Amino acid sequence: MGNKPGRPKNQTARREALVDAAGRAIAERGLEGLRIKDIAAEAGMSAGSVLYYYPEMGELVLEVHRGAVERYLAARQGAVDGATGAAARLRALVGSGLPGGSGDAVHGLLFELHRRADRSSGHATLMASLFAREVALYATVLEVGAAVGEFTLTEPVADVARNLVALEDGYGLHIVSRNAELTPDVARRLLLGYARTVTGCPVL
Amino acid sequence: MGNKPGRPKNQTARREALVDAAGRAIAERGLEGLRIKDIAAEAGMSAGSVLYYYPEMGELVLEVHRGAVERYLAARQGAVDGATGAAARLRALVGSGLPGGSGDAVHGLLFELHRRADRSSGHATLMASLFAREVALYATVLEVGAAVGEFTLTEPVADVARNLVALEDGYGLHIVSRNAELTPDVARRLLLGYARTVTGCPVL
DNA sequence: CCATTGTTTGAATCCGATCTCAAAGAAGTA
DNA sequence: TACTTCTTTGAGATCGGATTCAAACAATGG
Repeated sequence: MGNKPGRPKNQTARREALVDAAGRAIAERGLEGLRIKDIAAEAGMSAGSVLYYYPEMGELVLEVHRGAVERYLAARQGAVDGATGAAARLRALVGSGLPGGSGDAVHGLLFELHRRADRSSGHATLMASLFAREVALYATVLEVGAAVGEFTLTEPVADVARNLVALEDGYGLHIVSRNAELTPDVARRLLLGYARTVTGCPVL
Repeated sequence: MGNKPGRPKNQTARREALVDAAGRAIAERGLEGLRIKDIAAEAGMSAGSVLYYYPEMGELVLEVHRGAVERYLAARQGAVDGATGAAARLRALVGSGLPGGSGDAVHGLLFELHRRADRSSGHATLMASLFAREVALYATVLEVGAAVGEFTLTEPVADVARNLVALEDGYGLHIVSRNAELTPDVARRLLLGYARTVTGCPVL
């Protein structure tokens, strides 16, 4: 009855290793250049093992996307939590939402994965949920700031929050794409400029 | 001396047909799914001919990108020219900068091609130049509007223009990626909302 | 009409990557 | 230890697409 089968299944650990390896492979060579052998090499196992755990490559990529989204959101949440005061929290949020440069691994990976959204509904859902949760992050900071009196909003919070995330995405895209005019610093300045006018908070 | 060689070279026409066909193929199946045979079929010729004119596939794709950027900018310029009054021109510009839906062919193609920017400097240059020219378009409209007195800008024109383009890109990305919350209408409303606050022009 | 050069094609070939599978290995149980 | 089940591997088989190429074809100059 309570019989345990032969070998223990530590599939979860193995899968995690593969997702991790695939993430690195994608970041390096891009989705287009993703090869099973590369993932295997990156994970230190054979190509056959990759197929054993993920017969469908799309499933693995989707898992990578899920993980990247969660980690990214956690990092941003952490950035907010680490700051004190509405203005500082907003600055932290902006700072955590822009790529650090064209080589930024996290943003690069996310944009790469977002590419799948127009053809795979799984990726589309992830991308939409990421957007919604980022908006929620901004909305909270803005609302608290308004409640405390640090911010004076003239536009609906929901609108401002969405614009901030859209600005991040727009500028982020160009930064990752190596637009020389749009350095992270310039983008941050522009984003904070918008935040300033719309919150009426001069110290931003 | 002045001898003309045998057959006339109407390579240009042939190349244009191929660029056109490749554009359609990319729009349909995406860059990742781009196959020589598809381009050939789309252009009504054989696979060999494609190689004859474009031994290097990247060259063809770059040509597609060039064409798409030019046509897109021309269309936007046309949209501006077709409107009278600063506010109307700005609205026209915004309208021409957002995808009409997740199936928008032009924006879909452009975003698809922009993906190459992080690995191909040719595409990166094109993307950067597109951004700069879109900014210039907005800047002109804004400056004229300010000169005429329709707009009252509190921020530098260059900043506002860049933010508008970044918003377009950010929202455009999500629209093409089938984010259900971000319909073209919502995005336009948000963009115009920003334009209104920053120009002080209530009729936007 | 002949010669010359440009163009097109499709069949043969090559190439790289995925997929299949049988056999070996490892970890637990009885 | 014997047995069972899970896991891993690597060597082909297989697949799809790119590339080569020789031969056919077209247009023009002489």
